[in-house]
Amino acid sequence: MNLPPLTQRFVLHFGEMGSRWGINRTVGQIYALLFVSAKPLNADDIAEGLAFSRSNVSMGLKELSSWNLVRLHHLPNDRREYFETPGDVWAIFRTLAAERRKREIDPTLTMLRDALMERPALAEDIHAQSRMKEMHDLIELGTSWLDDIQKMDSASLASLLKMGSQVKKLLEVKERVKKAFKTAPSEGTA
Amino acid sequence: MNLPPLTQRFVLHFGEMGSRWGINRTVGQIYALLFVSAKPLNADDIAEGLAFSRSNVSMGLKELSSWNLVRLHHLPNDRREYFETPGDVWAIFRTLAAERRKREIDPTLTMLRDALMERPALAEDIHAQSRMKEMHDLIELGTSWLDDIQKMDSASLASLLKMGSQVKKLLEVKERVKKAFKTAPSEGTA
DNA sequence: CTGAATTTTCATAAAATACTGAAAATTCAA
DNA sequence: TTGAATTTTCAGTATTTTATGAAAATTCAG
Repeated sequence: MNLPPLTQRFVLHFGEMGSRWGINRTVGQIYALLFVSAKPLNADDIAEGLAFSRSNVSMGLKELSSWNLVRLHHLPNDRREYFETPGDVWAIFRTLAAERRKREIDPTLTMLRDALMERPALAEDIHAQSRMKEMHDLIELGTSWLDDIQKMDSASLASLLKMGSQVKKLLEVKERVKKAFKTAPSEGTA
Repeated sequence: MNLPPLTQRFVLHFGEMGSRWGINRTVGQIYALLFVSAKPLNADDIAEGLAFSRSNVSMGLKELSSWNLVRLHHLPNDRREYFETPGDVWAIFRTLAAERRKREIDPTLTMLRDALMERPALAEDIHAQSRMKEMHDLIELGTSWLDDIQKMDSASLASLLKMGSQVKKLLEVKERVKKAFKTAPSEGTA
């Protein structure tokens, strides 16, 4: 591996974190390299930069494509394929959230929904089902929130996150105002 | 494995999803079994219910403990340890978020902060560093939001999620009101 | 204390996953 | 078409992870 020092650190870190993120070292490093690269890279660039076999890079890129995390480019008078990661980190975040949801949440939601349609016979299963309902409702709420979030542009998302729990107060104010208007327009200060 | 049908489906699903969640089958199944169980279970109950070796269960419980996902109980006149998962699914969610953050995000944040302190020599690293800055800021925003969220009680969290992107509108209204008051109290309707 | 009950550790076997080089497939300029 | 350039696949090997039984350690009633 022969990369500029900072780039190398970043790449190695992503490789090591890979296992915690549920991706393998190769894929993590390829992604990291593409992420910090100023220009798109072809598979040979990557194989050389990371000292991986060409076939390993091919597999890694395939994996990243399946996650929609890389984009394909063609340069004039060059048959090779060049890869890059989208520039907008918010877009990347959204993609990641959507893909993880598809793979890691939706199957569970489906399983839970199926399980909730049953009429359990045993007492144990009756309790189990009520627990599944709790989990189902929580996940459903979380995913519908994610759906909402997905539609927002980056700037709005940023301000939403910046607000954090202050939203709660805002919400309370809104409720109070609404109530005040409904009952008696002049009593909104109680 | 000899479990009631619904429970079994749930347990098997969690085992299979395990690999996608970054935990192994054993751990996933143990957690699932504890989650739907009406009462705390001891290690032998679990080993029998899931047909795992006793030592495997021990390892799995240790792993779950390190994630703060199980609680320990003692029954009168019984030396064995009984395990259960907290009942409040929101609390579970918070625990999970906190732990994942600690293991999967914080190390990256640290690495990025370190990298941002450097003064890169090469042009490539200068660009790389600016990309790292973008990633850093995004992650920082996300984690500070999570911090905020962690402090909220379940009911508030639920209403926050239910609002979803509506918050955006609320935010706009607030901005408009604020502006109106600052400049000219009578011109708030422009 | 003693020793039976219980839990944990650990070396190793088994299984799953990752990586490679070689070969096959694809693409496209000429 | 042909064939050189490029990408993909795949069988086999290497590595990592998971699961087990046996043994060690811990706990506590008597």
